[in-house]
Amino acid sequence: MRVSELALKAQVTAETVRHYTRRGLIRAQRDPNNGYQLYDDLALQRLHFIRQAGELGFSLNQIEEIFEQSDSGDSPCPMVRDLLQKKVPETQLKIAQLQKHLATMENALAAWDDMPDGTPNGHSICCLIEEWQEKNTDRE
Amino acid sequence: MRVSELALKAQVTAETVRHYTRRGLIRAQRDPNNGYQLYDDLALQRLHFIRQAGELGFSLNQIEEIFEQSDSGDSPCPMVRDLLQKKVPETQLKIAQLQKHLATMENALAAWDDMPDGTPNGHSICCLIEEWQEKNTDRE
DNA sequence: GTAGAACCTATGTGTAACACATAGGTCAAG
DNA sequence: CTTGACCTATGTGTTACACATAGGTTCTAC
Repeated sequence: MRVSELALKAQVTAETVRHYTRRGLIRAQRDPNNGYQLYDDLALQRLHFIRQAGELGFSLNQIEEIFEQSDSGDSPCPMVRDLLQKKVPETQLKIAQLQKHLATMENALAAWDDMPDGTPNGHSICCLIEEWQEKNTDRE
Repeated sequence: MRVSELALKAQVTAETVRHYTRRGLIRAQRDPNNGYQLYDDLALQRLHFIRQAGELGFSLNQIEEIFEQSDSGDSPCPMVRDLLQKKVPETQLKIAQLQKHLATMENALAAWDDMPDGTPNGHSICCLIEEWQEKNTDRE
């Protein structure tokens, strides 16, 4: 199949397919008549894998490494496990930070209902964010 | 104060200070003798604000808009409120996604303990991620 | 049979928020 | 007067694509 067909099957853009092809993450044959890229089902499998891994937070570089391991006959599993083990605490940290920011934003919005809708007073850029600053001067 | 001093006070790199200066987010005077950038306390305040807003998920472009509002004498508060109101659901979505991925990763790692450490079998790129694919073929 | 639509190619540029490298000017201390 | 620490401007690299350009190909309709 050609670029667009593969892209459609994998629910990505044709650009993305070309991008992965250029990076060597998926392989294509050339149609000798017109130079078009031709893909097979393996390419589709790989494309799916790339997307899945990407959703898990792996970079294309890491995915490339996984493929290299796999293509050279070694099991990429131990490597993936290591990567996952590093990624778990990172993800937990991100979640915690986002939750903190979410709480801050919700508090700010709630507090706002009690405030006059900020005519500028000259020494404040934005009451909301600076309010937040005052409450958070002692952390990290 | 000069670049490094400001950077130190704000706990960022000198590059970051220069970057913000180039983008026009903070302002500096030129030392007429040597062309060095000289900053005052307002710059420090702004730098703090930028960092705080950035942590809340605002882009530099948005921060720029906030400053423009503020500098032109209008209160940026209503705008910030609008931005926050849009950002709250986005953040909630991000958190939910991260939690899903986290669960996936933890499940995968747990499941792994029961698996033989993946000698490659030729038709599997990585047992872990593909295992996950099978379980998730029906969503989004 | 040919015009146009829809497809393909390669290359280059833009995005966000800096980090880093280069080449060179400035300044205080020894 | 040299060394080292600071400063300058400019350009490049990062990530994962999206988009634009210029041009070749294939399909379809008239």
